[in-house]
Amino acid sequence: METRSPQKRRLATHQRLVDAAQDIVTESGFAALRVEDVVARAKVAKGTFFSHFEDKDRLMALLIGREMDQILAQIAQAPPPDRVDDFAPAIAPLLAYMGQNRVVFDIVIRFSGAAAIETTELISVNFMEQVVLFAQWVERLQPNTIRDDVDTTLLAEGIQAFIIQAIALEFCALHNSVNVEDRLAPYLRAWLTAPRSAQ
Amino acid sequence: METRSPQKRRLATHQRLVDAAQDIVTESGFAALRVEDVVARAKVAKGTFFSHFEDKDRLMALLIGREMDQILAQIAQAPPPDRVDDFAPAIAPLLAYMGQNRVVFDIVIRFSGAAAIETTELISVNFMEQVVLFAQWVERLQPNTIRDDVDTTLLAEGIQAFIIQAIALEFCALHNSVNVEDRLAPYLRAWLTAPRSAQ
DNA sequence: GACAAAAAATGACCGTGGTCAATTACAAAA
DNA sequence: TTTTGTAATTGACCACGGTCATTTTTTGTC
Repeated sequence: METRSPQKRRLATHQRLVDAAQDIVTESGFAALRVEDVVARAKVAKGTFFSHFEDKDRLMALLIGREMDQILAQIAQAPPPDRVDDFAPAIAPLLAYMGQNRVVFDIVIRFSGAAAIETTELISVNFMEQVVLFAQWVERLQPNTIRDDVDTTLLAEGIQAFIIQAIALEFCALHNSVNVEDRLAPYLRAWLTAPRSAQ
Repeated sequence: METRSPQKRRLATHQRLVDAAQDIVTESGFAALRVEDVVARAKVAKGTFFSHFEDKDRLMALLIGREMDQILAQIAQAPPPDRVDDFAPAIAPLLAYMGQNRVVFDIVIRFSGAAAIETTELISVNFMEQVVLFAQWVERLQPNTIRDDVDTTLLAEGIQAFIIQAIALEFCALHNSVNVEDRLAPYLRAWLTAPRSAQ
């Protein structure tokens, strides 16, 4: 399998496309992102766009993934939560970003586990990094504050499941009075502490 | 607000559109569903389609919702699970249907909580019925087999969160060797039993 | 039955994502 | 420098979802 490294010109074009797209999103939001506008701003033909990105969604996934990486990095370098009830606030910036917009949320869902093998999918990688971080948080508080009867990775993935759940409900007409963070909190409390045995 | 009941003709047209769509889906799957084909088969103009359905997604949501209703009804009339480990198998048919296809899953996600107020959205209603059913299952096994320290509705909604999680991972290249049911099981075990206290 | 008003249906038209055969720019070999 | 194979780009074109002014059908009233 022979793979040549791309020419400088190609890299420059790629950068121009990404920059143009980012500008449009910053100015008018994801919903207003049009391929034709992107190529016009980047001064390239439409076909060029699709030689750089499989489809429009991949470009959006790239922009969203970059942003999520930054947000996650900031979360990771902040002090870790000391109690279960501090988890939701700690995650809040990520929640806010992913739930800002239907379009963004859909892309996140679509690419979150999409192709965990491809390291080119930033969102997918980001989700795996989230799991690692959450698992660290969990281990740090085990076994006193957090249950230790379940694999930490499973606990971390469960947190992700509840994050998605909480954001999805955000778009539900019935629940939009409560904010995402508060909606997430009860799930995490139940999931992570598991106070009393049933049996 | 004056709302006239529709003419017979309109109802007939609606039915023809739905039937045509269902036929196409049955023959070629959701991914192959094209509005132009639907209207051709139903012998109506394109504009008529959009006077009956806000967009193509609503039609798909209708078809999917109908099917999910049938599946859920069958699940509901089967004997309820007696142990936590029987939950995933009991839910399996629903898992299989929602995870059959990317297109289906995306529609389900999009409309699951979409507008819980509108009773016209079958999927949304179906999800609420799922919660009711799961809550019944949970209550039946409390407090011996299932934890009773958490609101049953929250437990039921949590099950939904894990269902989504398990199906989403189904589309992930890394995990597609394990089947959905087996992927769901460990989450449910941890979520519902919560065997030992940490504190 | 003739007429008016409302409901239903029509199809030409548009916007936008995506394709691909043809063209141009580049880099290494001669 | 010229040649030549390949990478990169181009833009006319297509597919398909969705719109809306216009036309046809139905219904209620006299």
